[in-house]
Amino acid sequence: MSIYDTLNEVQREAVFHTEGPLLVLAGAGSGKTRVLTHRIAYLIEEKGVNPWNILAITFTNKAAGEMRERVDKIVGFGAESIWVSTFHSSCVRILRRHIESLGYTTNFTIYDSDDQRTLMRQVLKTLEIDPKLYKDRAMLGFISTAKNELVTAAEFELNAGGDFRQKKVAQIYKEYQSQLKKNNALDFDDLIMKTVELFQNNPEVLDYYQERFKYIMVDEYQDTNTAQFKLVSLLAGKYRNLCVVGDDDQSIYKFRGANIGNILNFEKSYPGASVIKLEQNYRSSQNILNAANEVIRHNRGRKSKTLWTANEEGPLVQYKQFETAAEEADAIVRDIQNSECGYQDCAVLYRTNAQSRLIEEKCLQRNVPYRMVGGVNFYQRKEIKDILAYLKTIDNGRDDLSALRIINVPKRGIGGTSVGKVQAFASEHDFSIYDAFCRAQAVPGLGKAADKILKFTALIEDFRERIRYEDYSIRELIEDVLDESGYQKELEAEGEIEYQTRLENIEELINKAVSFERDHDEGTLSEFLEEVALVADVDRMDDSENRVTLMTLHSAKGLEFPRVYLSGMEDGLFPSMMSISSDDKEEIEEERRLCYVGITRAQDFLMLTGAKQRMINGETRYSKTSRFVEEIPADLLECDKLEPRLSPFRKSSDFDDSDLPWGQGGGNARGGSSWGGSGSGGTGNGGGASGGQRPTTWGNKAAGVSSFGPGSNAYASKTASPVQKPAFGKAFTVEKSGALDYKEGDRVRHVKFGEGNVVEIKDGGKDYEVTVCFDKAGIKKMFASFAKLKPI
DNA sequence: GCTCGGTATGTTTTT
DNA sequence: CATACCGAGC
Repeated sequence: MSIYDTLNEVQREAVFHTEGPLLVLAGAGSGKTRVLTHRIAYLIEEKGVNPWNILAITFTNKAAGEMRERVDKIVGFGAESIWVSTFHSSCVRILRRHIESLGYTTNFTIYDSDDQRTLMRQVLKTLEIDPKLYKDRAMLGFISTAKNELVTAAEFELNAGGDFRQKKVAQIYKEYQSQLKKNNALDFDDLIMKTVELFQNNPEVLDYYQERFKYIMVDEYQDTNTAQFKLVSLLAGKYRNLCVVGDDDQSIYKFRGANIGNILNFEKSYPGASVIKLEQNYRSSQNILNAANEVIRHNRGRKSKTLWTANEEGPLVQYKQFETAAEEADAIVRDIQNSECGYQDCAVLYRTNAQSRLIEEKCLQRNVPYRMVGGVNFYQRKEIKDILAYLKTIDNGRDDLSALRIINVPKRGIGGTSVGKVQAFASEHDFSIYDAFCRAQAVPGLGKAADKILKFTALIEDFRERIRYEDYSIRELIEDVLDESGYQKELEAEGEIEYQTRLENIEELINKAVSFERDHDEGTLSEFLEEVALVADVDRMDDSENRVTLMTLHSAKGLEFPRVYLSGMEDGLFPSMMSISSDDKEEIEEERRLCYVGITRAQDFLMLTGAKQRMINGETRYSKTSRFVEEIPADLLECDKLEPRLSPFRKSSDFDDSDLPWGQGGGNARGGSSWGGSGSGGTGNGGGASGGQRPTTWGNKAAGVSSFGPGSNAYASKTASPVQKPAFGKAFTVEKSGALDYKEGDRVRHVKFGEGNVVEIKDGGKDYEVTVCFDKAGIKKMFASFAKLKPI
């Protein structure tokens, strides 16, 4: 019996087809990752292909990591020399070796969207263009689209013809590009485009990689854009052993330049290509899959295929409409609490990030631990960006943006006027900003500021000196930067709670650095920064902890959950207003595919929800049920309007409804303690908790993968509730700390609530129950193992 | 040079 | 609703 016997017939066919171009149309949940990994194993073990000659490309680092892991398991020998990575990191890897031929140096910086905006504003300023007429984001949009289509600034200008505005945009593109180059920086789109450029200008480099990657596999092929298509074509141009896997029905990144034609026309681009369809779904119940098929059936222009499953029928898909979005959110959270599933088995999906706020709020109110993917990226938080700007400046003296960001952070008394003078000086002499800082003495009219600036550059130079020593770790560097720059001091002055949160975030960055250095023996600072620049939110999602997952439909692609809630099923929201009013009907089809992706994330249970009214942009919007819901035939849907009072979900344990419009208090099954999770006014009185305090109080708003749980007392409910059900053997266990290092009457510090006095400690069997009176946050009860209280 | 408060402004989705 | 930018006052 070989490993290939576990595959179905079609999957096996795809695995055994190793030579020449191959398109695998893999429906949702049809085991495409299995096919890819087994195919790699087959190439190596049965076909004698050198692992070194294999390249597998995915879209997210998480997907790459998963694939790597699975490949390592089934490939006995040489798995580590297979390239398994994303488009972006593959390109970075190649560019780090060869970019000098394009006029950059190998320690180039990667700009994220924030950096891009900052740079764009600067571009508009230098060109003296009115930013009201030419919006930075719109301009970046044009440029991104152009780069995805491999259109250079010069070509853009040619295409503009006599169009005044287009000519202006071309000018902006050109200037933007030259400033990037001056900063030795690339934006995301450049990574792909420059690699293509590199290959086109240097046949010998291309030849090297063609020889190297004799076998190429691309996952999620439906989401490739023109630049990525070109890149793959170039690499596969010599041996044509290209296997692409994708599902045209799951193409949801058109707005990012994805060209669905890449997959639809694969056979045209690669004459003689074989096509294999994977149509058996192993993931979802029949009812869920049927609903998905019905929805997607309404799209035209797709490759015909019908997904089927041998799984059991399962419960009907549910649809519930609520009066308000708040009721919707509340019902979802309550339903999760009352389900048989562990929290980690549940996901709440939504169209826009803004919708997460209400769900978050309800989770906090009801003590349901969650993890939010998306929103504001971890690496976009102020303190993280500040530290990274230090690291970037130390690493790459040409990155003006970073230097400008930190020149006066923490405050050094170097204001805009002085910086302006330096900038003028720099551009006049063609220095980088940092180099100009170093020559502050020569800058006219600086006065006392010059000394302050030189102090700053001395600090940076000192760090540059230090990183030359081998045993000086990035961790030490970050800690020293924090300390010696005075950054930490300034944070401390910001106030207790703010300080704690920010410091925690920085600590997370340090952890990241530590694990980076553990994994990479010779890891350089540049490599660390690049890894950091390329991680997306989904990449950071670890599923180890028992939390509900909150994320956008886009981030959910590629994932699966036993229990899925698709919220905000309203016309105007999903499908979005933009797509409805657009005369391009492709747009609504893309939304429909997104809906299809959402439905097919669910394994056993799926609930669609919507609200009649919802606050959007400060004003209440009324909408009717999403057309996508209407597209599901009635016999597949258990459809009802939920009347809150009669909710079948409701259980006595959940009566804590003082915050709801129809609130009626009711028995509190938790024995009269509020468990403080929500509201500043938590005074340990049963129904009275929930001051409606906003989640932002916990500093989670700006979180990339934000979550709460250990470290905040809100984790408790499921374990504490007397009506707790066994959660599928995955019950969340609490570890009782052996002994506490504080006692009643002691003063302690909590990461979020600040300082306070311990009022009471009770041994609750599994864990200690600690009551603390915080100076600012009031009285809170919490489990010792989660609260992480520190004596002071 | 810095901080605060006012007003104007804008919205999918993300590697 | 929430951020971003600008000008007044310290």
